[in-house]
Amino acid sequence: MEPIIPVIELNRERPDTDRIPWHRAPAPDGSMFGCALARKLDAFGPLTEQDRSALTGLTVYTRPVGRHVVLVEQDCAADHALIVFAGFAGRHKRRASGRRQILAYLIPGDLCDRGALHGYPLDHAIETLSHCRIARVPRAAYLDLIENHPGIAFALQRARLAEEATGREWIANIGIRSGVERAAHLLCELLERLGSIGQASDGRFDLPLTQADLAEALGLSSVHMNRVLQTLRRDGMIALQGRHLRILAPRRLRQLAEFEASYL
Amino acid sequence: MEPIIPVIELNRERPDTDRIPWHRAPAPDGSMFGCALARKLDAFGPLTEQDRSALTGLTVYTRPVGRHVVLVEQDCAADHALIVFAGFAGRHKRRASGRRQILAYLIPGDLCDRGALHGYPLDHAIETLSHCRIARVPRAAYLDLIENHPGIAFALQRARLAEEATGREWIANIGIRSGVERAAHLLCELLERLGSIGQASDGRFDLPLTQADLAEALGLSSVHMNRVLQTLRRDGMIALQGRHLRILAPRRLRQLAEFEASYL
DNA sequence: ACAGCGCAATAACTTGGGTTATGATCATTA
DNA sequence: TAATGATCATAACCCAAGTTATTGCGCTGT
Repeated sequence: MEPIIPVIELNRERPDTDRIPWHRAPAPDGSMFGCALARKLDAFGPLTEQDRSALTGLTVYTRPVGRHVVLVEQDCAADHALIVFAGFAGRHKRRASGRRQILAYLIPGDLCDRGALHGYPLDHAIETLSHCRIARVPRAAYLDLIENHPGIAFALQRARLAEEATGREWIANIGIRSGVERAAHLLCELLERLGSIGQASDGRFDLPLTQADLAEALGLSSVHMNRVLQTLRRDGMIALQGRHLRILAPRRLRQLAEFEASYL
Repeated sequence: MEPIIPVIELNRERPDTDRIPWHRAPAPDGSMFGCALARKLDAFGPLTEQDRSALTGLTVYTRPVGRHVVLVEQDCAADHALIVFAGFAGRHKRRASGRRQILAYLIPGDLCDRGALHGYPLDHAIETLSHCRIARVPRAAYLDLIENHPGIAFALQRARLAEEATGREWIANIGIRSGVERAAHLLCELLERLGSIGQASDGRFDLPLTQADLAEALGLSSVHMNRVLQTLRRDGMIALQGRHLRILAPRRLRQLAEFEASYL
C-alpha cells in the first residue's frame, strides 16, 4: 500500500497559492510558453501571425505554483480555465484507500479544464507534479478567441481529438501491455509530445517526475516501476539520471511498445 | 493467450453487409431507437418537440448488422457517421499478438465516429458485439441539425463530455481496481447508461456480451472474468443467466466498486 | 439424430507484479 | 554538523491473475 495522502493535507496549500497574485506578462519564462502553446497548435493547423499574437495576449496572467499543489478540485466549476505554462501537472482520481490513478499528464500548452469553459464541474482533480507556471484564461477571453480566430478554433478542435485519442491509448496501455511495455509506450508518447513543443530533442528531455508519479500513471506499484526502469536501462533503451531522460534506442523502444505516433 | 482472430477474417464480412441496402424508416424496431437517442440527449438538456422529430428524421437510414462485424476500420475516414440504433458495439485496439482491448461500449443512441464528421480518421476500430441495427447519418444532415437545433447541439456537447469522463473512469478502473471491483464498476455503469435510455429497469437488463467481451473491456483474461463473475454471484450481488443480468444488491455493488454516477 | 461449434465452468500450474522492509544517497533545514 | 525527509534501489515473500487444458451444455445446421 502506498502511503495515504489525505486530501485535506493537499488542499491546505491552496490558500497559500491563492494569496500569490497573478503576474502580468512578461513572465520570467514567458517566451518559452508562447512557444509551447503556439507550437502545439501550429502542429495541428497552421496559424497566422495574428493567431500567434492573440495566443500570447491570451495568457497575460500567470502564476508560479509549487509541486503537489491542487490546481482544480474535483466537482469544482469556475469562470476561467487554466493552461500549463511550464512544468508538469496531471489529472487524477483517488480511491477511498488513498491510492490514486493519474489519468493524463499535462505539459506546457495543455488546457487543464475545458469543462470549466462550458460551465461543467470536473470529474477529477488536477495537481501539479513539478514546480509549474500556470496561466489563467477567463472564459470570455477564450470564447472571444475561438470566435475571431478560426485557425485557432480549428487547431483546438484537433487538440481535443488528440487528447481523447491519448486517453484511449492509455486504456489500451494499461489494459493489454506488460509493465515494461507500458513504460516504453509512455516514454515514446512523452518524447513525441514534448518534441512537438520544442522541449525534447535528439531523444532527450527533462522528466521532472518521480518513479511514483510514473507508477501512478501506468497502474503499477512504485517498486515495480523501479524494476521496469532497471530493465529498460539494462537493455540499453534509456538512460535516466536525476530528472533527465535520454532515449538511447528509440527504434527498439517503439517496437517494444508497439507505439504508433499517429494518434497524437 | 486468447486465440488470434486475424483482421482479414473479420473484414471479410464487410462486403456482405455493404450489399445490404440502408432501409428507409420506419425500421422494425424504430420506435425503440427514437426513444434511445432522444431519451439520452433529453437527459443532458431538455429537448423541444421539434428537436425530437428532427432526431427521428436524422436516422432515416438504418441497417441490420450481424455480430462481430467491423463497422469502422482503423484509419478510415468517411463522409457520414454511424449511430447505434439497437444492440451493443464497441471501440477497440488490437495488438500484433491479436490480443485486443475494448475501449468503450457503444449502446443505442451512441455516436460511433465523431471524428468522421469533422473529417478525421479514427485511431481505433469499431465492431458490433451483438446483432445490431445501425443508423447512418450524413455529415451534412448532422451539421444542419446542430446548426438549427441549439438544444440538440447543447445536449451533444454534454454527451461528448460524458463520453470523455467515461474514458477517464475506465483508465482508473483498469489501473487501480481489482478484478471483482472492475467488473462491479462496469456493471454499475451499464445499469446507469442503459437505464437512461429506458433499457434497464429494476436492476435488470439484457447484456448481449460474452464473458470474453467483458474480459477484453476490463483488461482481464476470460478465465479470470469467469472467476470474477462467480464471486459476484456467490456473494449474492448479481444473477447472470443467458444474456440477462439482474443486479441483486445494487448498494453493495456500488460500494464495492466505489461507483459514483456523477460522471455520466 | 448427430456432428460441430461457441460458450461457460473449472482444475492445475505458473508468473507478473504487489507488499513490506531495509539501506544508500542526496537535498533541506535546524 | 546533525537531523530529517524524499527518492531510488533491492531483497524476500506472496497472491491475484494469466495460461493451458478439459468437460459439458445448448445451440444450429445437415
